[in-house]
Amino acid sequence: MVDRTSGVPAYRQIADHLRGQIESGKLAPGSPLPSERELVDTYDASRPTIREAVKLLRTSGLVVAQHGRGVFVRPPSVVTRLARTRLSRSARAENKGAFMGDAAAGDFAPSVSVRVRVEAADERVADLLNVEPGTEVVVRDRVMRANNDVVQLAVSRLPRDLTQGTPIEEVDTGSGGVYARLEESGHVLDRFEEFVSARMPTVDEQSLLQLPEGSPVITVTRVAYTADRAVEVNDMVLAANRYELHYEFAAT
Amino acid sequence: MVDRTSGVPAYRQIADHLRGQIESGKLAPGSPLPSERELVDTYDASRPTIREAVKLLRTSGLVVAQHGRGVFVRPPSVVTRLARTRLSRSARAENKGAFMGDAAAGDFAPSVSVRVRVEAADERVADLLNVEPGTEVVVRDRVMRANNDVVQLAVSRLPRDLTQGTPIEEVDTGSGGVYARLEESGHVLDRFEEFVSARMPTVDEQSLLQLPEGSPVITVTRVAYTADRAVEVNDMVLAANRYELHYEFAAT
DNA sequence: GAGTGGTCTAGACCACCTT
DNA sequence: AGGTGGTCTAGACCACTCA
Repeated sequence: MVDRTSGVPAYRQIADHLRGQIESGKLAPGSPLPSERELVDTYDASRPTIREAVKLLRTSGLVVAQHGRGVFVRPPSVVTRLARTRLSRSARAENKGAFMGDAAAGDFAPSVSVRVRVEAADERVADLLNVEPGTEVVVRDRVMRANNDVVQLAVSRLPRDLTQGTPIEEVDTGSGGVYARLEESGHVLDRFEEFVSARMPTVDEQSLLQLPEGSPVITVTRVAYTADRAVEVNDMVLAANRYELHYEFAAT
Repeated sequence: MVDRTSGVPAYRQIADHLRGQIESGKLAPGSPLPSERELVDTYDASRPTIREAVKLLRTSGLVVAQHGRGVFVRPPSVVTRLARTRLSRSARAENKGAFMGDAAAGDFAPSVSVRVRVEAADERVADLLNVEPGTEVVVRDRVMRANNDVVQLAVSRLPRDLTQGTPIEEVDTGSGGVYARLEESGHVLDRFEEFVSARMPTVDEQSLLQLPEGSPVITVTRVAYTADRAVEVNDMVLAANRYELHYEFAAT
């Protein structure tokens, strides 16, 4: 089963063989791999070697281990597409926020946990909002869930002079979310900027988003502007295996 | 050094401790970690345990191992920002293509290798281009380098009826690149769509892009449209640690 | 209680890099 | 030659899950 003369490490050959079985469908999504002890027999390798092979499959996100139960072929993840139209006024009309609108478009049961606090703007936030460092900002720290799985983290920061006395400083901002409340108080949104990149998750993000080891996150920093000024910085972290962002723009 | 009664696995405690030293700057970027044998002594653990700790840091991208040399703290990377304005007609006027425009904006020495071939559209490409599967498409396979480092891979596909007899089927498309040639032959671009996600690189991508272990890539699929039809599908792969995408759009 | 994955040990040999 | 990381073995005990 394993060619010891090829120069390719045994754990790699075993991982490749298992990967082949998964990709060919011999091991169906959701089904368990043979137990590590069984694999020790079939490949005639030690258990650490088998574990290293399985670990490779785990870090590449192909399988998920469950302590005491087994190692299972990960079902392909559903990709949610985020289009910028989610930020349109019409989309706000019916929903509490952009995320709830996404949920209405897909078909998952959404829920959001929010914590609100006030802090001083650090250098980066101050720069993006074009205020002095140290200016008071309202921070809305959100955890978004779809069918009880955490799929998105978001931290919004708004200069406090815009939010004082509005529901933006409350946990529940009401229908249409933060953007609707801003526009009601006269701060009509003019445009958005988004900065998109990707990186490996922190340890906290990995456990919160239930990411397999070695699975990256997409980072989006959105800055909302009125005609006059920047009014919000929103730092979002998305599980890359579950999201695709969609942008559309005219050729000029 | 390691608390065996805390319930936290030793390899995790060791990894956390090393991570702390890196983040606090005690282990500077580019400097080597103590060798695995030294770590065995300092933490009083077996070598496999030490290796597991180091592996955790590697898969999270904090350090890079070099066989025979040591394990090194990964230096932070320089970020290039890609804005959609790079696709404007005015930006095309002076440059050979979008990538050369980016280079002019930053200050790196750019070079591009191109291979051109003709193939039949697969299902996905046919769907995006709104043609029948099997339709002949011109494929432009590009490797972009900045200061001799490969930083971006791109594969463009265009229906062949648009390109026959034009420099688009040549390696050198001339000033302004593919988009300029399309517009010259009457196919005036109307809008672009971009689909952005991220994933771990394939083995080939990892070696081509010289990615450290555990470093993700950003994927961008851009579809270019005239008023009538889709004219190009461009699949790009970018090193996530070197790129940030910038989008801007009006609130509506 | 039996089976599963999770952690850990104390070695061994190899391939690679530097001096 | 001597140090580095890469691979591998043959065990051991623990924590978790399920019948």
